[in-house]
Amino acid sequence: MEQKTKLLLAEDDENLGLLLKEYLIAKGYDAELYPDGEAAYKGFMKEHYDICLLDVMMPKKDGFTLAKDIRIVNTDIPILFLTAKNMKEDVLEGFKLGADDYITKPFSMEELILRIEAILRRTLHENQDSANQVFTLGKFTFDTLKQTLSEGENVVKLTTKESDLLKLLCQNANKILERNYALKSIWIDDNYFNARSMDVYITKLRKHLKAEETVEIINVHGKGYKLIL
Amino acid sequence: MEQKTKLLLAEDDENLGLLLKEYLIAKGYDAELYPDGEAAYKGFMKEHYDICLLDVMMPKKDGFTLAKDIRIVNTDIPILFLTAKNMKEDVLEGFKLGADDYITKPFSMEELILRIEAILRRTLHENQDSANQVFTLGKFTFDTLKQTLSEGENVVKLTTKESDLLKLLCQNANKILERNYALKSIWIDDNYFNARSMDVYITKLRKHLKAEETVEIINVHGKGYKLIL
DNA sequence: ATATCGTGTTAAATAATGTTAAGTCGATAA
DNA sequence: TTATCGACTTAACATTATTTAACACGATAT
Repeated sequence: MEQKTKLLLAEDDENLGLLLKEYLIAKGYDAELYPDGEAAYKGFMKEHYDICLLDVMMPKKDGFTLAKDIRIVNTDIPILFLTAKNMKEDVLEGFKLGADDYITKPFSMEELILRIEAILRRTLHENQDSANQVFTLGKFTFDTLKQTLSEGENVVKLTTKESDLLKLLCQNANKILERNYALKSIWIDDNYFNARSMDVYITKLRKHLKAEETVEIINVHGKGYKLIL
Repeated sequence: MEQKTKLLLAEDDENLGLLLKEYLIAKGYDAELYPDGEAAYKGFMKEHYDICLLDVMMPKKDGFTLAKDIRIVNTDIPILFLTAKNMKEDVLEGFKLGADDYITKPFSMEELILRIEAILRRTLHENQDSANQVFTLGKFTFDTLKQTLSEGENVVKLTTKESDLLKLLCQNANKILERNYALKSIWIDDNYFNARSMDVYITKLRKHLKAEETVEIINVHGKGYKLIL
């Protein structure tokens, strides 16, 4: 079950604001609209948000000032500015404040969605990379750092190759992990013998995981493998 | 060996419609023009399309109603509205129906192309990420991710090609799945031998599904196959 | 009607993958 | 040093997926 992305929208033009809000909600975001910078700041301080869309020109508190205030309490949250014109200086100013992107009006809804998703992908990626990766595979827990597969008290130590391969599978869970990609990243060279070696490791991993029926490594003929969760 | 994007265009203004159609074809799309909402609906039900461009004001069936009807049978296909004026309320209404974008007349051809490509880029991404589709075929349940066809307790594993082909058939249920389209998307190349291979797989799928009489794969001579539900 | 083409079906051939065990190699401990 | 161990690779054989071939049948056009 996915958690909806919470989106703070600060826009004083009521028409545009409502339009954007409805569109973003229709697209599956949990969007909230604030009509000026101050209201937006209060809203930000009261609730958790995943990303901010700030109009630059707003009454009471402009977008840049708002961004500055937000950055004081949160250095990580992605900020995207909506600039009225193609004001290059303003854009530069925005980036200095730690903006992740900007979009100039008028823009298409599609373009906005694309940028939001691009930002989220980037930032989610960053968070995932630095975190010590632990995956949950049914009743098993797979720790990529310790190279262990545990089921409650029962801890099995995996070899380096087993762990590397399982990690790739986990990172591509429910998608195809292509043979060539896996071979190049783990075995460097994707020749026949390495491919056979990889097959042997698939067998080993299947044995390790066979106690959990909901988890399965299935072969996609001619393409690679899919880890089903 | 690119697969052309199939584009449904519903526009009652014949001048504009033909102009758009010709332009889109020149740009490499496989565009088909329908002069009113009813004709467009019939066209949609008969063939596979990748994206819909719907004029809002049309005789017989307006764009919103058409979108609503299309959404009943297909929740995923991208829809882009062509609105006559900047009617904010209409646009909002459109988004609630699951529109992906809108464009107000008059618009430039370049802008239209840009929006179409933006939508396709995003939706293609989504589809590849979580293509966890489950279809109900009479008493059978077909899981495209696990590649299984189950009837209660009884679970049959499908091979990759069986699953890929059945998935395409399901996505085009009750309409024609064109041979060339299927061949290009599964076998990449649509030569004679691959076509015969596909025939073999149609036979296999029919055997798998023969326990359910309400489900049937019928041949459309010279065109392709139709999965009847 | 009949020649031709597209399709249905089965079986054989080929290619990819599954599995087990033996072989290689380097690290480590006696 | 040499014996042993563990991780990985290579080999051998088993099984399965996919393609190709062969022949039967039905649709379409002349």
